[in-house]
Amino acid sequence: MNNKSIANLLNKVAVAYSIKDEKKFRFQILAYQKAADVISNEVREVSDLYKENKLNTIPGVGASLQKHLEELCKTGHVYQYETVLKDIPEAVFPLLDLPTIGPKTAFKLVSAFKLKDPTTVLKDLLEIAKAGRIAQMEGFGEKSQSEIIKTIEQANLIDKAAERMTLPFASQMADQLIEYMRKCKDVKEIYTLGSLRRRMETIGDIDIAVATDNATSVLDHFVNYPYKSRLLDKGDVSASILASNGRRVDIKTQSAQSFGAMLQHFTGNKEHNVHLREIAIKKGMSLSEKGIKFSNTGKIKEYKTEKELYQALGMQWIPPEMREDAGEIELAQKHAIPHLVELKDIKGEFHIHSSFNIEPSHDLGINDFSTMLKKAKELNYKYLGFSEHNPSVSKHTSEDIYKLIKMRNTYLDNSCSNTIGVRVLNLLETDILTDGRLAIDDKSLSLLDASIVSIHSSFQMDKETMTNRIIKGLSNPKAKILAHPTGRIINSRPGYQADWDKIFRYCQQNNKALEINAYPTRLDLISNLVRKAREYKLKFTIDTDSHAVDQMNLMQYGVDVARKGWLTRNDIINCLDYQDVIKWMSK
DNA sequence: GCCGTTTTCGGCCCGACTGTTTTCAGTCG
Repeated sequence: MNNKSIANLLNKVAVAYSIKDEKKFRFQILAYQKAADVISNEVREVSDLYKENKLNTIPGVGASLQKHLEELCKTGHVYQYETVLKDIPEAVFPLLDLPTIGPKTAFKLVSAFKLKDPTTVLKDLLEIAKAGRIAQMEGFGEKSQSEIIKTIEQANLIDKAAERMTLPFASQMADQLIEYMRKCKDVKEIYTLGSLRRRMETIGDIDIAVATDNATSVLDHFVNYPYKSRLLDKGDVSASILASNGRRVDIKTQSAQSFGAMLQHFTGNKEHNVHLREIAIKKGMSLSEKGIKFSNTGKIKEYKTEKELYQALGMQWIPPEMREDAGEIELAQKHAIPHLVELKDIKGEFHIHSSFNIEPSHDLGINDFSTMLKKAKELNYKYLGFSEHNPSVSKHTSEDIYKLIKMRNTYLDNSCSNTIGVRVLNLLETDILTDGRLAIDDKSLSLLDASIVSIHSSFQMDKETMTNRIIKGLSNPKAKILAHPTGRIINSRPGYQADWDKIFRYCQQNNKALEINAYPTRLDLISNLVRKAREYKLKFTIDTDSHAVDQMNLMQYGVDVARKGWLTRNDIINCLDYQDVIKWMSK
C-alpha cells in the first residue's frame, strides 16, 4: 500500500468519525486528517518506514496510529478501521469531492436515497435532484437542491481539467491576470495567494489578493476579464470566475490597513497557520485575516504588512515558500531563517541542449551554440554548460562516439563565447544504462569538463536495483551531477523507486551534486526531497534542461523549488564563479 | 488521537458564508 492510499484511508476514517459523532470525535478527526496530510506529503514510503522500525518518526503519528499502521503493513488491513467504516456506504466518498458537500450532507443523501454504487452515485443523485426530491428533505430546500445540480454538472465539466497545473503554467496565467488587474486604478497592491504564492510545484486554483479602498470597482473590473468563460461568485469583497481555460480564479480584496493580515491568512498553508494561532493563544492573542485580537482589551490590531504581523508574534518574517510547518516557525522564533537563494544569484547553468548533431540517443535542441550563448549573455550569465545527450550507443562504435564529441568540442571552442564573455563548459548528459554503466567509455568522457548523468530507460526497476544503478553511474569520476533525480513527469509519470537516503549519503561522501531541473513538467528534484538532501549538506545545481532558447527563461521556477527546499546560494554550484565551478568539477 | 521552554493530563485555530432556520449546522479556506 503506497502513501497515497494510506492517506486516503486515514481521511476516510476521519470522515466516518465526522458522520458518527463529530463532537465526540472532534480531536480524533483532526488527528487523522493531519496524519493523512503528513503522509501524503512524506517522501519516505510508510511501508519502508515500517520495515526500518521508524514509523514513530512521522510527525502526527503517535502510539495509536503507529500500531494501526503496523497492522496495515503487516496484514493489509486494520480491524478497527474496518469496524468504523462498516456503517459508511462507499457511495459517500465520491460526493465529498463536490464543493459544499461534506461528510454529513453526503451521508444524509446517500442514506435517504439508498445510493449504493460509488461509480454511479453522482449520476444517480443528479437525477434525484432534477426530479425535485432533495428539496423535500428536512434540512434541504430549493436552493441547496439547485446548488447540488449545479455542482454535479460543473464537476463533470471541470473533471477534464482536474489535473493540477504546473507552477510555471499557473504562474504565467496569474501574471497575465495581474497585468490586466493593474489597469484598474483602484488596485493599490496585488499579490498571488495560497499554493501559488508558496510556489508549490503544482497548483489547483489561482488566488489573488488586492489592496484597495474601492472593492466594488476592483471586482467589477475583475469579472470583466476578457479570458473569462463565466462568473462563479461575486460578493462585496471577493469574487470567483472560471477562466477560458477552465481554471478557477478567486480574488479577495482588503483595505491597505490590514492587507498584511489577509495576505498572511490566505497564503497558508493550513498547518503553518494553525501553528501560528496556537502560538498566538499562548501570548493572549487571537489571529485572523483581520489582524490580531488581544484578549485583555478585546481590540483588533490591523497590520499593513506581513512583516509587522510576524513581529507581533515574536518572530521573523517567513518567506512564503517555507510556510509548510516544517520547522520554519521555530527558526523564525530564533531569528534564524536562512537567506534563500534568488534568481540574481545564478551565474550560469549546466544543462543546455543545442542543435549540434552528435547523433544522440534522445532529442536534440533546436537552437545553435551562439544563439544560446547570446541568451546567456542577456541573462547576465558568466558561463554556460552544453549537455547534449550522448551519441546513441546502438548506432555507434566507441571510436565514433569519441570523434563526435571531439568534433563538438572543436565547434564549441570556436563559438562566439570568447567574444561575448560567456565561458563554455564541455559537458554531456550521459545515460546511466540499466546495469549502472555509463553509456560512453572513459576515453570519451575524458574529453569533457564533467558529465551530467541521468536515467532515461527501464524506470520500473525495484528500489534496490535502481538505487545501485544510480550509485554505480555516479561512481565514475567524470559524473558530477545527477539530472532530474526522481524521473517524475508531473501529471504523467511517477518518479522511480529509489533509496534516497542512501543516494544522498553517497553524494555527500563523493562530492556529487543533485540537479533541480526547472523544466515545467519536471521540477525535479522535488522540494521536499531537496529539504531532505539539504540535511546531508549536499550541493545542488539548478538547470533549465533547455531544448530551445526561450526555455532558458524558466530558471526562476528551479529557483522557486530550491527556495522551497530552504537552499541558500552557498548550496548551489551555479552560484559560484567560473573558476570555482571548474575547481569543483575537477575535485 | 497527538503532544509537551507553563503540561505525561488537559488542552487542542479562526472567521466567513450559506441555507434553513428563528439560533444553528455544515462547509470552506
